[in-house]
Amino acid sequence: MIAFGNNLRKLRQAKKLSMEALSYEADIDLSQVFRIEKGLVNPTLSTLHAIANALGITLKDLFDY
Amino acid sequence: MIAFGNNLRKLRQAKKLSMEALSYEADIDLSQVFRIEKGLVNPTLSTLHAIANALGITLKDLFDY
DNA sequence: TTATATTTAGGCATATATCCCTAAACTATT
DNA sequence: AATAGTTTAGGGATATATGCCTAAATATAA
Repeated sequence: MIAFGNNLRKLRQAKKLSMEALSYEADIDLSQVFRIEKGLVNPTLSTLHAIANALGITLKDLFDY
Repeated sequence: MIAFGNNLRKLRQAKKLSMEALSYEADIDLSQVFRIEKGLVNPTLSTLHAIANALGITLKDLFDY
């Protein structure tokens, strides 16, 4: 989970998005984006899907790390 | 979620595994495997990870559909 | 420094993922 | 047909993901 969070942060920053911008695009709460990147929670598939969409990538690429 | 479930079923059957065998290998309850394949639930990352491991594939490949 | 933006943190409430159980329905196999 | 294996179904209990909130800490900009 922490590995995924680290990768997500990298992807997000590569797109020059703030957590808030990502949370808005993905329609996910900012606090949740933070928790996911920190590996504090165990996100659900729907959340992962929303994040991938917001980043403009596929779920497959979200896990390409 | 239903698309993922359909893909999972395909992958599981390709490995000649019963739901019970997969549930045992992944240490996930059989009822949960059923629900995931049917798209009745929104699985968590840890569950997805366990399933991928049990199938002998990466998370990335679990979403290659 | 001062102000602005971003990240980090945590509490509370609600929804639901997961486990554990039983049992029925369906599908081979003999 | 009868037996065994597999899938489908649902109920109850528990843990936790998520949303919403406030606020502090850190980073960036002016």
